[in-house]
Amino acid sequence: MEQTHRKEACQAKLRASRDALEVIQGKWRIPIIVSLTYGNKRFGEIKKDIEDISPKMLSQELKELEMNKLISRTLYDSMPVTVEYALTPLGKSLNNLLQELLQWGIHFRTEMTGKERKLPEVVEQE
Amino acid sequence: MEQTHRKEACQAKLRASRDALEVIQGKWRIPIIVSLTYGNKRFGEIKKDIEDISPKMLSQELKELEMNKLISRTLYDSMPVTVEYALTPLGKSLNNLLQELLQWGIHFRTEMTGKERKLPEVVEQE
DNA sequence: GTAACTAGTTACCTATTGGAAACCAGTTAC
DNA sequence: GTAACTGGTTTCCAATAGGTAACTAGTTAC
Repeated sequence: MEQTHRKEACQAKLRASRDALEVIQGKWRIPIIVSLTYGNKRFGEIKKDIEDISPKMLSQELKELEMNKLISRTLYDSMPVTVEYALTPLGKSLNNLLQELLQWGIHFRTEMTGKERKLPEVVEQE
Repeated sequence: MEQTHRKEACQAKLRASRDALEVIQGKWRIPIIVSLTYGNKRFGEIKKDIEDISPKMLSQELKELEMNKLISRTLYDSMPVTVEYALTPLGKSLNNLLQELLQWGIHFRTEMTGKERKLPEVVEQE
């Protein structure tokens, strides 16, 4: 009985985690979203924030994020055409998740560089 | 001045996000960790939880997670040799992040399917 | 004319990820 | 002996992710 509940709860969480991962996975999507939490930005501005992203990947990932309704794309018919990217409400709903991710990233780095610093490859065992 | 602070804060967050992503990225690592939040498990038990993972990928990702000290591997010298995987304190420190990820995964699915829970695999679209 | 700015696109290539199937080794049961 | 259980490894292949560099197109400035 208890086992069955645990099993079902575990399966439900596995499904939820994979749903979320499908959308935010990859090297660039989270960084793009982080960049946009600091205000609406143009293509070139995001590119400047994330120094090592290529225009190809930025373009590709912006499209994916737009398709999944996490960001919006607005074209302004100004003299040199400008395009503004912004987080949608759904994109903004990632806020708590991002907070935890960033916090954990910092935590992980301190754990790895601070305490018991060992050689990267050598894991003592057996 | 204010711009400079924003810029610096944004860069710091970008670094933190990429630190975190490096460790937990990929199709299988989060699911493996989710599985282990439901108790220490053996190789075959994790494999049963995550139905579509191949032994090759499971083995490979368990090694990666162990190298990054998110999980521990204990060998028991029982009759048929058993191996137990468990979350380390560092692995358990992912708890809040996981909570938010799962919650967002559910939120995203309801948003996309029209506020209605549907069958796990079949997502109607197009 | 050229150069530089806007925002991308395209083609080509490599590297990583992931999957299928077979295999290995030790132990227990029959 | 064979089969089945434990926990993997190995090989070979396909698909995807990602990188580099060149190119497009419209406008402004010189």
